[in-house]
Amino acid sequence: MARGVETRARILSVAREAVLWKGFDATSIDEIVAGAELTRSGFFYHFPDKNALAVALIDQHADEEREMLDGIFARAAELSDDPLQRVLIAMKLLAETVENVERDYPGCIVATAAFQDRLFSSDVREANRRAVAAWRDRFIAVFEELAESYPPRTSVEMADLADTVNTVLEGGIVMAKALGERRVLATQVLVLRNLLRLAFEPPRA
Amino acid sequence: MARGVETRARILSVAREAVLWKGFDATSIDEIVAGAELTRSGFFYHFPDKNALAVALIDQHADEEREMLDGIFARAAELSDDPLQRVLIAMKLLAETVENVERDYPGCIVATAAFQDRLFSSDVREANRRAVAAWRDRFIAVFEELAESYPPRTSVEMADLADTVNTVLEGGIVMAKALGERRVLATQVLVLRNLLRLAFEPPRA
DNA sequence: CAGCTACTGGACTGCCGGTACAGTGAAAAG
DNA sequence: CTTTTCACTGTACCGGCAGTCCAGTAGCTG
Repeated sequence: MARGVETRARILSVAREAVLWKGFDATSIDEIVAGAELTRSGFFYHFPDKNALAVALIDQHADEEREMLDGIFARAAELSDDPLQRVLIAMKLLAETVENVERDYPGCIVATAAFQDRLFSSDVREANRRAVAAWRDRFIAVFEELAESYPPRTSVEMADLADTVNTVLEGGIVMAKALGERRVLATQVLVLRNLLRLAFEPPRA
Repeated sequence: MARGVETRARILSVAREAVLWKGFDATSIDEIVAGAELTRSGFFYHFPDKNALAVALIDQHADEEREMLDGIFARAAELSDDPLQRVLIAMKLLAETVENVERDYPGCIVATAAFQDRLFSSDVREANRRAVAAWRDRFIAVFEELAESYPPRTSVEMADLADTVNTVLEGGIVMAKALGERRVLATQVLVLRNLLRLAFEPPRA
């Protein structure tokens, strides 16, 4: 890795850790540069300001989440050919994943940014919007495919249902943080899984 | 109203407005005292520090939400005697309420506090926990009563389902903020309403 | 050897939360 | 009618923070 690229990655890694634990504005640049072993000037060489750091963190986070979802859906496809079973398996895997991930990282970059957004430039808000919209599109495709074989038993737009997945994840993180009960997040994903089953599973003949 | 009480209320009112729009730490004390027409010293006479302001805001917010829920459930009880219909009416009223409230206030004090909690003292976290727990208890009672007449069609704890209501509200706010689409919140409440109907409505004979 | 990249180091500005403390007008208590 | 208390004002100060400016420099590259 080239000299500059490696330093930039080190900054992002240290910043990511701190931001997920403490929130964005509780993380000072001084603290980041201490962890990444460089100077304040060095930081501002790589990022014009803290907004640029936020955008880089959001983009990186979105990439990692996309890969995580790729993995989950690939595994679900291996385990079943049935569209409904695939979704239910994917939701179970998602619950397990957040259970493990959130043990280490109690925060979520997207929500953190959303609740401090007046602090941020429009670049940051736009990066955040893109990250959420990517999840929405992903789940729209999944639910529309599902609805072809399993017509939903209630009148609901697949786009809104796609948003529900994201809503439960973000809301679950808020709840877990507010209550100080980490498992709330995984539990809520499983509740959603049960409700989705009811929404698509045909009545027993 | 006594002199001091009126000033304190004015501070809370100005602070509330600013915090809901911009987040807690983007709201400076200078700005609050300017809006409330007093001095910095006057502010610190009423609140020892910003944490105390946060606690007061959370408590006030929790009271208002409790009254809102009282109103919704009272109205639902007027409109139907059937437990399931009451819940469905209440969810509809809730969706309408958030639609209107969130037109003016894009934020939620609870979530705002949850995402900046490393900045706050344990007092603030505790106030936040109490506020969320109050909602949970409220909806546990509602769903347990409902389950007596309408046994749920899926295995789910009423406590977890109670949390789901809160989860969808908090998550909906995050989504609405992140996407810049206000109506997402009300839409998600209505999606949850549909899913709850499926979870409790008996199959047509 | 020249020039570019990737920094270091230090001085500086302005905003913010918070502290300290002396003074003061109005109202309630004696 | 005086004294005390409440509810502040005004001013000065501190340390931490983001961000700016700029001069210097080590190392790699053509």
